[in-house]
Amino acid sequence: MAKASYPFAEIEAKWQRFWHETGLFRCDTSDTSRPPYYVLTMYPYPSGALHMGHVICYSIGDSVVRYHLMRGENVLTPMGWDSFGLPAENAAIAARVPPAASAKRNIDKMRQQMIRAGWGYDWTREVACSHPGYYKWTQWLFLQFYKAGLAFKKMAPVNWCPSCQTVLANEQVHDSGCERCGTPVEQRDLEQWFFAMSRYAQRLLDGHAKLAGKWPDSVLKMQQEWIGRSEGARLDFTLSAPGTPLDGQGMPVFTTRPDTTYGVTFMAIAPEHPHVEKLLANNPRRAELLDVVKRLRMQSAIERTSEESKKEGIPTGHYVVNPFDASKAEIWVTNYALMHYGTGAVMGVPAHDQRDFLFAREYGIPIKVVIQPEGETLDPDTMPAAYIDPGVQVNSGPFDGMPNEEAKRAMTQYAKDHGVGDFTVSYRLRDWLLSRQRYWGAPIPIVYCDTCGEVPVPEDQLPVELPPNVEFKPTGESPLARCAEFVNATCPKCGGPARRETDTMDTFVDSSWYFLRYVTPRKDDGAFDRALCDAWLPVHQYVGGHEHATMHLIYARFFTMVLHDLGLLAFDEPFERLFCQGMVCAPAYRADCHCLKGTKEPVPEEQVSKHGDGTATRTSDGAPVVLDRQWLRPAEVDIEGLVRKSDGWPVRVEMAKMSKSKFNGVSPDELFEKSGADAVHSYILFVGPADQDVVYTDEGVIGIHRFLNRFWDAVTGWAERLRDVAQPPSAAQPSDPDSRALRRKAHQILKRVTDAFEPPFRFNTAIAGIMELTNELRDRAEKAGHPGAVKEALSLAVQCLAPFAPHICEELWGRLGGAPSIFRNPWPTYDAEAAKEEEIEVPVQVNGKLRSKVLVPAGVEAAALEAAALADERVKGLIAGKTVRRVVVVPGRLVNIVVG
RNA sequence: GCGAGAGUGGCGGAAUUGGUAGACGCGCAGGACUUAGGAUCCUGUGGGUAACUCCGUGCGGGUUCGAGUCCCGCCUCUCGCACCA
Repeated sequence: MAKASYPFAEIEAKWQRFWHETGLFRCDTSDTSRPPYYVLTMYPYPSGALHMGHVICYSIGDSVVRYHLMRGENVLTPMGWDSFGLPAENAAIAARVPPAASAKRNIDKMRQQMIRAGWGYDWTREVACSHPGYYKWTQWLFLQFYKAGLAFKKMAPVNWCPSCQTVLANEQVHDSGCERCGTPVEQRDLEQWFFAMSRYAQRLLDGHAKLAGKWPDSVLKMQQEWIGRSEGARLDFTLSAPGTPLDGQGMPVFTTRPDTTYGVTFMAIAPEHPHVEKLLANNPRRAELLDVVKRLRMQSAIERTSEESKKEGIPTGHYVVNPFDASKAEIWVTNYALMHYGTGAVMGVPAHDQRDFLFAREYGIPIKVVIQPEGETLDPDTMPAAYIDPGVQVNSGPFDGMPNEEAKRAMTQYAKDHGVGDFTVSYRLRDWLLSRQRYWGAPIPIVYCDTCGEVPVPEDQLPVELPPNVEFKPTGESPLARCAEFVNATCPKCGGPARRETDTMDTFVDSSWYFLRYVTPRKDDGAFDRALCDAWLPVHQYVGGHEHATMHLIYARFFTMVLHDLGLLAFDEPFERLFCQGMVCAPAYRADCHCLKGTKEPVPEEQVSKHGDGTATRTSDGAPVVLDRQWLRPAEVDIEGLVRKSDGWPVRVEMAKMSKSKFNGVSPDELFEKSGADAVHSYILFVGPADQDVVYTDEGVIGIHRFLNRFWDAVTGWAERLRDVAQPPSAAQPSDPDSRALRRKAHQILKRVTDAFEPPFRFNTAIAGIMELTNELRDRAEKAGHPGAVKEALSLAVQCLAPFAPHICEELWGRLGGAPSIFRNPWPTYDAEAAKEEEIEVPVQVNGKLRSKVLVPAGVEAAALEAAALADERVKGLIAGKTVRRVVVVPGRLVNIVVG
């Protein structure tokens, strides 16, 4: 008879119902009889469909949850929805469905998928950040920040996405483009809301000490770079700008190279620098120069990457005075000085900074060498590049002859002593721009009154609710601004007419505290319960993607620190341990073909004329042609010949993260249908280390499905026979070798699986081990003389597999006579004695090359092992007639005989 | 350019951290069975060779009795950051 698959659909439905009805994952946070364990997986954006990225993240989380349940811990395993945000609003604009309605529909759908997937969550704790019962507290938290002076409005040059019609945080700009739509970001001066995150730069850095070894190094490194601490000096130059109000004022700079201060030959300031206008006020070429400045400002984001560090600037005709030697240096407005770092003014030292060097060469600015390398003399006229390595001070007044490393300190000290500078630290981390000119987010709870000015909404008037009916066209202004009933308010202070703030908060604000809300999700007299949070957090294990290294994971840490400092929490790091899963990749097919510009009409390669300047035209009529990169559906590709079926043009294959636009995704639902949730979970954890990218293949899932079938057959085949058999007490070792071998393997694998749950998680080798144990059962169970040993091996195999393939194991556990739920039964105890090898095969090398193997009892003495090796027939033949120079014996490992 | 990580069979990946390279799975080949299934069950499977054996962890050196693992110098790929003074 053709062998049927085990009835996974039936079993999975049965146990999902059972877990739900018995409340397996419901957490009683007041139960202190068991140690708390909080497992958190990053809550998803409710796009409407699970993808494989969710599957890997939530399967990891689920395995950890189940393992810790088996360890007898009180496990908190919540799930919720990051349901505010631009995609929902854009969908609303396109489909004319209110975001709240589409969010609800998507959430309902994804919740069903998650339940079908069998992941264990405490659904009584579900939260959605777009629910007024949630964002009321997001607003409350904003007010706490506001009261503490950590939330404020300021005018600043900001990143503006012209397509999304909103500002973006620094963290949300990638490759000078909008993180969501890729549109090049523009710089605009706007008054916006910020959190004072830069004040926490050092704290965020210091906190890493606590996280070392518990968070992936890569994430800590990325954060460290993002925070960008650099030590240096503030030096106070003085403005010499006769005829302007600035004359005689100070102009401080930040530098990491105070040792080069005598080499300053110009001063570079950012085009956004507040002094620019004043410095040009009396300039005869004022209008012309201001135009250039304007252009430089526009450049900053867009052309920077394309024009690979082309230095540009204009002279202002004014000067600064060097605090060390009173020399004068002209002030230039340049595109490479950044307003948001340091002071926006950079001392130009062309001899010892490559950027300054390029700029100086471009504009004929003098170069002055102040550091000479050992045994060499730099010539300012001929040096091909800035000299940035160590050397000795020259042309540096009293510091001549001093090694420059020493001069850094000495010169800063000098500046400090003379009141013209100090030691200082600069950070790259900027304040968090949190306002968005969009509808679908938590309204910022502020009103503006003509008499009282900016007034926070009183806490008892929260939430400031989103009005349900607004026009959703993006105009650069929040849709809320056109909603009169929302905008018009009364001033909480004077009762007079006032206008509401119409910007909403970045969704990262919502996700910066959701882990606190889960502990008391329905609490209506506070955002969170301090005592319970102190008991349950920091989150014991957090699981999510790397992509949040410098966004969510910094923001959440910042929030937690602030709440700690405000006396609202006892802890200051939100996540004790972090695991970042890899991406799920699959082959994607790409055709690079020439198309008529503005259309998708392909032009055959031989009809394309390419011109030297990168443009191309169609040979026949000179119509412009552009290179178009198209991702193809697998059905469009002849995989064998790797050409596009329609026209036979070559196609490239590329491993890429699954995505809709690349047509290389698979639907988790379909996989659950075909192979079962257990097979999908186990597959995704088996295919490779969970923190590395995995390449998905159908065959792999089928392979695991086959394994689960074999596993099912192995256990059910014995279940009846062994129903009433007791397991052997570990002290009484069975006498027959097969029974002993089974016990040995079973306990070895138990250890391996147990260890796999210690970070870094190694689920792939754990599952491989369970396969080995299953193979061992196949080979030995029938021969084993001790039914107790067989039963023990089967039980251990089922328990070890349970965190990865929970449904099938729950069923098999019952069939072996265990009481449900398997997850309420304690994790088995490892028996080191049973796991010990009895005999081992020791390799014997002659001159480092493997020549033979000897079988010896485990734990054999070095001398006996050496004797056994030398007595080996093959070895004897190889060393006959030669001098044995040395014998290296590593007990239990190998013997190496060195002959000469 | 800077920072991090990775290069092992036809493929995904193992290897107790200096000690039998290729666990486990996929794929492939042969066989058994068949109610034709994404079957199942045996057997084999790094490469060369008839064989003894030899060669094999990106490349070139080195340390060592012994190197995938450590050191030096390269190459390639991936991911971050990218005029940060």
